Amino acid sequence: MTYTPETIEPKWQQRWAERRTNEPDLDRAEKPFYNLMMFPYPSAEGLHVGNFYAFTGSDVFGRFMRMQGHTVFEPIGFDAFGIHSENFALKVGTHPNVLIPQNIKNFTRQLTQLGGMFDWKHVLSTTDPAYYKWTQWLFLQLYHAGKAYKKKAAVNWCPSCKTVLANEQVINGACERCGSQVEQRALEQWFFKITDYAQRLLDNLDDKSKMDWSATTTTAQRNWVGRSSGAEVDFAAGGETIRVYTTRPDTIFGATFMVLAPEHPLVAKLTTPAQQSAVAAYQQAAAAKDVVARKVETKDKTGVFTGGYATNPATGQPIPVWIADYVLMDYGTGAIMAVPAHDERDFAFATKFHLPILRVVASGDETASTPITEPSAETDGSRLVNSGAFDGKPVTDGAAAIVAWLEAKHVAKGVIKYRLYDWCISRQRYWGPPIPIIYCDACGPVPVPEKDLPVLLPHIEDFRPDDSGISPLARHKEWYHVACPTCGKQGRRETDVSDTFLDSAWYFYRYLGTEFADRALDANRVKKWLPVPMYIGGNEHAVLHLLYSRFIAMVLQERGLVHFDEPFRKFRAHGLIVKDGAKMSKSKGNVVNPDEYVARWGADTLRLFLMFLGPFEEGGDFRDAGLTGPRRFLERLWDLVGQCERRTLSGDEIHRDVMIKWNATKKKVTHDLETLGYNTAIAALMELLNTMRETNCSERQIVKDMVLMVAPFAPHFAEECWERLGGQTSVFDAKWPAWNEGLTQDAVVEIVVQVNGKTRSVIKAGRGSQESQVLPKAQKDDTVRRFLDGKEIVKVIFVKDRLINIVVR
RNA sequence: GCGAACGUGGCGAAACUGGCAGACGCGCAGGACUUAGGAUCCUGUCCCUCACGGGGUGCGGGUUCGACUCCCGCCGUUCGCACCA
Repeated sequence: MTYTPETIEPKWQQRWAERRTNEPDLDRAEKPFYNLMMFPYPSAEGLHVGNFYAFTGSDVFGRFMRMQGHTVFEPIGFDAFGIHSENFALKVGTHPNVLIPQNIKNFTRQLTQLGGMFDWKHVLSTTDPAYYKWTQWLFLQLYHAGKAYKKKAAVNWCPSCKTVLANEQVINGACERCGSQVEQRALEQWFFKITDYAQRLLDNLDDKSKMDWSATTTTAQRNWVGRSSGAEVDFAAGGETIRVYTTRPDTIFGATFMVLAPEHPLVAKLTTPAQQSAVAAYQQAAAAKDVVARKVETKDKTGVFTGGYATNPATGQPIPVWIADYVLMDYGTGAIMAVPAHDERDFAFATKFHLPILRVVASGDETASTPITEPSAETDGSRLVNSGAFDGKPVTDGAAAIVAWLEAKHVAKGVIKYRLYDWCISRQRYWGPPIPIIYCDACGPVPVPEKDLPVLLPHIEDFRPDDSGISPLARHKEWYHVACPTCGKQGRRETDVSDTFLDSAWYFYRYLGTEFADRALDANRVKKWLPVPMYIGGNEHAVLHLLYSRFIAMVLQERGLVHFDEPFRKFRAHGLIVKDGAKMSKSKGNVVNPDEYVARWGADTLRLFLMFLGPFEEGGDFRDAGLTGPRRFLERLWDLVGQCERRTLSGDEIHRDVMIKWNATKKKVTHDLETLGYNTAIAALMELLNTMRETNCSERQIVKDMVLMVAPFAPHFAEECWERLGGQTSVFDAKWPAWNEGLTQDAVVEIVVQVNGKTRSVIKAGRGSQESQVLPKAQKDDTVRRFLDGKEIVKVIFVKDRLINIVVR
């Protein structure tokens, strides 16, 4: 009988569905384990091999946990709203209402073929009114918590996608989706106050009891929140006060000029008549440049003198006030004190415009008068100079002393700042959940009552956005005209929809209660299953999605809806699958579609191959040639199952080497699966198979264990083998093999014998032998003797069960 | 520019807290079985050397009886962030 995945795989997929193998009882599970993977965006191209890789890696873990005796809930769904889908719909000229169901159907087919342990009973799509009803409800939760507000804001506008982008969606000044240069526009937008949680979002990252995340991810989050501590200092300028933020208050004596952002409100007041036209021209030029150009275009400094002066509160000296676009209005206070001696940008500016540069920090043999040739921001081991009473103080102490001194004079206070911005969730687009707000001339903005949810997204044909900057929904009076829920007068619906990231910030709650039409999340199930013990997904979401989900959990906790503030106890990012060293992308035409590989090799072989490619958290290069190895392995194991002994041999009948290998493999595979070391787990299974073949062993118990251990990787294959071996239930309801610790190592070990650190021989000795037993044996070894001959033994290093190193002279 | 990760055969990669470098797999070479082989099985496969032996984990140094592993300095690749005061 030969191995035929093309018949075996559909057979088991059908059985799993019929027998509801993968649909745990969410209310009665005793050892619940929520195995979460990031749900896909159902693109028209279908699942690519990178998705396949990610889902397989997560599925292997889920299946392993199940065999360990947990009741595993492994849901899947579709993140189907958003610009991505909408843009594709626009491109092909088909309505997303038509397109998305087709894509979901295709994805469902592919996900089924992959053999994932998905609970299809709880599948969801964010575009389903039964889902987004609760996304709207979530918006209202934030609204009632005072965490949602509206403001007119300069926003990133993508002229090609015709929508507002979050700062996070602007990459180097370009739209992350289409690559167009982003412009600045002022629009009324809904924001979530994520900044209220900045410190908590940081603190929890260090709380091991709440979060076990890989360091790269936590670092990315930490950088994103961007905490800095410094001081706000007031500089008097005429009758006005210019407030600056600085992280280096210790250098204030070196502040020889000030720079304001061109948009700074005080610019007009400070500008002297003589400078007016120059300043106005500069402001205009800066406004014309979009946010991005200012940030990216060039690091060459430009600027204009306002003609005004401010007083340095430390020195009492007047210093000129300039404007320049390297100072950004939206960070700090939009104004800086410039310390050219110790800041690279200020130095460049001062050099270009011939402004004074005064050293206030010296290190090593530098003195107060050592000229500055390049700016230095060194603090360690440096001391203050040219700083009045603070001269000679180490910089670190000096900072605190200077802040205290300025605070006493009421011109400064220590502050903590974060780079994190509030989350703009408004989108002037069609393909998203309408934001559930009604504007009433009499009552102002009124939240849609919960009983009126969902606010259905109407089917409109003209969903194309235009340059007006308003949502396509704003062209449909029949939809947005609605009675005010409070006073009954004619009101107007909010015509913006919400950001896709809001859909995905809470989907893992909804999985647990898709069958409930009357509540977003079910309290008992939330209590039982959450927080998520293992979340696996892509690093591209290391910042945004994960940060937003964390924020939402914090708000839900405060609302008393959940019992935790960190939704993902453990997060692991899988690596990236590349093709010929390059990232797969449509434009490069190197996207690998898994379908043809499933058809040719079977899903199990593809799964095994992908997991064997390299460390799961590092990804790898997809090469067709590699599939033969895993396929051969399955075929050989298949044959072994066929040749398997009828009876179970007693321990004594099994070859000692096989016995050891068998137990050692069980231990290693178990450990490797726990730590996502899939590639080495597979290698260990291959080794065991090789040992079996070399020793002509087909012992039933061992073969059974091999089938069990390969099951997470090759589920259909394992089910079929298990059935051939007489298994009555699903192999995934069988118990994960246990091992005998005493038999994982041989009683006789090989000990390396070195002379002066070079390996000369290997001798056998009983496990646990002492140096006194091993040394004489080593000295008797022929080869070793040659190297010891006529030499004096200076020292012997003995590492138990491993090595003996004889140092001679 | 800043931050992080990484650098091991022809290729993907192993190597637990410093202890036989190259497990496992691909590929390649030779052989067996075959009308045939792009199927299967067996053997070999880091480099130099007939051998004894020597060299070898990006490059240069250091610590150590012993370094892929730790430390210092370069070079290179990848990924984040990027005028954040």
